[in-house]
Amino acid sequence: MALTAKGRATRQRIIEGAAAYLRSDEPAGVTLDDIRAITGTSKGQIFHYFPDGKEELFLAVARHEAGRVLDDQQPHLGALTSWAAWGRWRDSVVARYHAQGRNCPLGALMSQVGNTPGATEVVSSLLNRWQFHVQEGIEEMQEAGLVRPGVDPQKTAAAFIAGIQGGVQVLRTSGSITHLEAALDTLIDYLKN
Amino acid sequence: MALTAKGRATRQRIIEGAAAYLRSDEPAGVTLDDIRAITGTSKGQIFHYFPDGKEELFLAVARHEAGRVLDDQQPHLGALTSWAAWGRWRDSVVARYHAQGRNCPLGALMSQVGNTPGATEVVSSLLNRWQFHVQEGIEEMQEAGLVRPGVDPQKTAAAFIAGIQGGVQVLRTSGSITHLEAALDTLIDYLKN
DNA sequence: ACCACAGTGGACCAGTGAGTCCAGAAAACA
DNA sequence: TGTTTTCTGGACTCACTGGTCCACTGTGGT
Repeated sequence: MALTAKGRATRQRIIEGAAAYLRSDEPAGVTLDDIRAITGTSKGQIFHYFPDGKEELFLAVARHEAGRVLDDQQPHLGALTSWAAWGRWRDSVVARYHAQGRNCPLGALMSQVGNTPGATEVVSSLLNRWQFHVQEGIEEMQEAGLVRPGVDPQKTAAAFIAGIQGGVQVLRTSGSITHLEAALDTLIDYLKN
Repeated sequence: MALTAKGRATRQRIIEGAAAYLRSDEPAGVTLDDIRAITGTSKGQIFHYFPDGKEELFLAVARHEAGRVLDDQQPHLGALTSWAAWGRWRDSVVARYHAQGRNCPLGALMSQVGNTPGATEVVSSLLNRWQFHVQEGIEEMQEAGLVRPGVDPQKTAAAFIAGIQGGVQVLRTSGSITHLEAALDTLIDYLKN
């Protein structure tokens, strides 16, 4: 499929329009027709740019959103080299999900597209990169003598990822952000002790 | 709606059949017709026992499954009064979800029924009870002098819930149970330190 | 025995949503 | 300018699914 400049623009418009839609208001089911209406496109265009239909489109949107997740945590996530930096990172995560509220674009995508290999790959890749940043942060803190050597960086980073994911999930279902805060605060406290 | 013994049995058969179906194999979308076929019932019966249709039925199944979640952790969850008890509880949680694998009946239900008030109520109620048991365990350990007084029982219990939820979610998408283990181990370690 | 009501089966309906198809407009390119 | 390819619009098909309806059967009470 050779794309001209116009074609690329349209394709991008579809992805970003769909992403914005998911971010603003997460209906139970997102249909191709919703996306078509919102992005001002036609059925023909959607299937022209995403020949495999819904799954391919949703996966593209998911990749787009996955990129944002880590970007929104920068530059803090990439430089967890002091307790102050950890605090700023913690705040940025809380702020991000507080702003997002109950609408979780990635979550919505996942529940639509199901457990296809492509979908799990997108999420796994995101979680891996995320965890790796945290792990690096812990290791740097250890090297600086700010975290005791007994802490297992990889395992603790995994606990962070789990805590954040669970906190976000509780936020999605109950609307309360306290669990996310509790998870982050408790684990940072664990590092400090 | 007055139910005879036969009626009650049929209703229960529908709920348990649906629950078993979700537990054994979690398809992307569960239809009423699937449930009808599996439970050997007819459309008429389903709407006779669940006049509000799909949502009412799924909510009933969700409540049924939510009950199992805590039951499966007993008696450990109810008596977190020693480090050995905490270890047994940790193992029972890991074993339960390891056995369940990627199929999360409650998760499947939630992604189908969406964010209706009834659905959030079922999950919130489950999470609250769960968290309360953990909080009680922490408080008892503090009273026994086994956990330092500086630990905030409520907040730490919330972190446990978040960590478990996130660990299960990672298990669902990636198939790996390490995050769940990491979350539990790290938080228990936090209590011990 | 009778009757009222619960239980059961399944045909049927209507809305919906993914995906197809093709005709025509707009670019790219020679 | 002509032609080939990409882009766009929208009508249409087709399958599926939740839900309705109603006739028929079983059962418990009097």
